[in-house]
Amino acid sequence: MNPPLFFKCLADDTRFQIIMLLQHHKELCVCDLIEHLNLSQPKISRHLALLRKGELLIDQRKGKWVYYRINPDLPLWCKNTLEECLDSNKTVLSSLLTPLSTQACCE
Amino acid sequence: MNPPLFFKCLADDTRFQIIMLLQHHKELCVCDLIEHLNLSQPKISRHLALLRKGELLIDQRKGKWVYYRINPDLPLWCKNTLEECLDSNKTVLSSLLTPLSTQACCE
DNA sequence: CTATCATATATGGAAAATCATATATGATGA
DNA sequence: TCATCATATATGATTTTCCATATATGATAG
Repeated sequence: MNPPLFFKCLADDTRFQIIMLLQHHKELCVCDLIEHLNLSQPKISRHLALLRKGELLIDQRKGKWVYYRINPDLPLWCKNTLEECLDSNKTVLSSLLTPLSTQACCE
Repeated sequence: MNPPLFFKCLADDTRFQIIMLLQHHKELCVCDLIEHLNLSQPKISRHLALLRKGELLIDQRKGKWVYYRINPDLPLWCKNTLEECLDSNKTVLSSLLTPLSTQACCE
């Protein structure tokens, strides 16, 4: 994993929020992300493609929905960076959780 | 410290190399960086300005030379991220050290 | 002391490259 | 068919880079 490339994936608000959400929820489908972040589907899809290409995320289709997770094969230093960052910036995450933590957009 | 902004500072090869060098050497002047990285002076100066603006670096003039250091007041999670990253990517650093580890460009 | 020069560094402006977003379209599964 | 998700294209915004020039300091000459 090339460090500047890894950091570039985290250097955008939308992508950083996606990562924080997936760090907390372990797994979310695209429509979950759309609702949590309140952004357009193509916009999120583009950022997901970038994170996939950077190998920060992996995707898995389950029927109609595509689920994303943090790549479990990330180098340890990357995982540690994400965890350290999440622990120290919980306010970012909590502002994303409030709107619809109770309901899912799909089941 | 806003995480995406912090990561953006590290999301460029030149800036990442500058940070790795300063993480290792503690303090370097601009001409040291020019020689280590073998890049033009205005290019390095521009990236240094960006890192200063992002508060990753602080500068200190000593006579004719300007010395840069990692900002000692960075939040802990930022310092830890830098350290973790340096420890796990020593090959990046060592490729920058070989050319002129013995001589300084200024005294 | 003052003028001049050399060196180190920063910055303005412009061109080139990269990135983010929106719109439209395509593909896949139910 | 409809719903979900991805991708292609166009466009505007931002970033990076280079060149030229400006500023700051130190040294030297007069």
